[in-house]
Amino acid sequence: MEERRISKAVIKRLPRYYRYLGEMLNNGVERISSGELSNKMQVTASQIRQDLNNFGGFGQQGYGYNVQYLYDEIGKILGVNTTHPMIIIGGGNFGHALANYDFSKNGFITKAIFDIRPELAGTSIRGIPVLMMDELEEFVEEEQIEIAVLTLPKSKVQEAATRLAACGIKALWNFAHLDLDVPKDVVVENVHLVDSLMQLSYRITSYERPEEAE
Amino acid sequence: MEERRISKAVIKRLPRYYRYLGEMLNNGVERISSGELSNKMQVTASQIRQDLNNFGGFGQQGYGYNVQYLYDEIGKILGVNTTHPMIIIGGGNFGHALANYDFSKNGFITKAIFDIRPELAGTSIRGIPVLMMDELEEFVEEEQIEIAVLTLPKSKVQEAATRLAACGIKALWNFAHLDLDVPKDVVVENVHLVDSLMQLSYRITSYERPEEAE
DNA sequence: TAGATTGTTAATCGATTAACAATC
DNA sequence: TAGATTGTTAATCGATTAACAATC
Repeated sequence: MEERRISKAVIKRLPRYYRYLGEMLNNGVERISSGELSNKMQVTASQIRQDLNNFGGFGQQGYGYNVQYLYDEIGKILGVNTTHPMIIIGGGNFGHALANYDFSKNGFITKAIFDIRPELAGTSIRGIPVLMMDELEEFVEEEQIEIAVLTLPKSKVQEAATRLAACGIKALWNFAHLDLDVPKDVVVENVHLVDSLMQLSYRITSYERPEEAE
Repeated sequence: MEERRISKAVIKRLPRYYRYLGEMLNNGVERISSGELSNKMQVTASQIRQDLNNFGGFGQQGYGYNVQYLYDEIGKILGVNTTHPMIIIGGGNFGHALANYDFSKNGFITKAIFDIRPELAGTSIRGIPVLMMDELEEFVEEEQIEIAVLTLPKSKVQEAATRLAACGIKALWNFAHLDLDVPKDVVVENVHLVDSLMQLSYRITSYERPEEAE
């Protein structure tokens, strides 16, 4: 009940902490202070401590943080300590590439790929079956799918999102360049590649302001 | 010289404005007020006006904004009014998918895909030639490539980034799950898919804080 | 114990929102 | 002109950084 709302800025930094801690673990590092981590990651030690203390006191005065413990706790915060059944909607280039990428190390298990092209029925990618869209609702419910990855054409994605929301999906990972309209209990995380590329473009561009109208 | 530094938060919103304005143009909308745009986009009218006024006064009191003009100006700010020669480094699933995606509408022209697998030499994707990595430097310089898309394995991406920086690339669009170390005049825009998925995961997870040590 | 480093409060900085005079 | 809506200043809110007492 005393739960503060954690800001988006904090959440965005957690996966990066997690990655750095994972690398340290691999290198056999046992403890780390906020100061050392600060140097490695180019963020302030103060920010690291503030961020972590949103969730609990994971360190020890005079010692710092135990890498394994902190790694595990951040994993729990991010929910990557449990498995998340996932499906990919849209078996085009992007859906295909994502199906081939193995997210299972972090608990994301791709259970099926959905498409509308009949010629893909019965095929599979990396052992993941390609199913037809008319099997969607039944599959989501039976397999208790939590996450749907949306890699459909812009024109078809809203309909798919609505269907998924209706059969109880928890989250949509949306790769279509479009803002989805779904009930507010469905989480939407957007990957807008074009937006990302435009931000890059901005940074290599020098804009000349138009002449003032006199 | 009176140039203020524009914050990242503002830049991040520009592509979204651009997208909404583009849709309005397609729908034949000629003018829009910050208030109307605010409703459509779910941001405050005040924020829209502040954001735009970082770059100039694009509107007119009592009238609002001309959609075409504002669209064009934001396009210039983002640098999507000119062409940006681009290459993809790494012809795996992801590189392949990105090669098939057409970013040319916004000025990003994929000139080549680079790989190390000899069997891919001489092949092409959507008319884009696959070249070998030993041709990299010459190609970048001759074709005046501005942007390199990095879709290589984690273990190889830093070396490629260093080579690209050395031959004058302006920006790296990095899909590898790794922070790159490059000279500070080279722009790096990261697409960390795993981080994005973890942020999604966070939002469907409820973390239980560990028991306080007594 | 002395030294180190956290957890946490206070200070600062920056971004968002509100308000309104300027002006089309 | 009257009404609408911007551009911009001021107020608020939130996030980051600094400081330091608590404590291992």
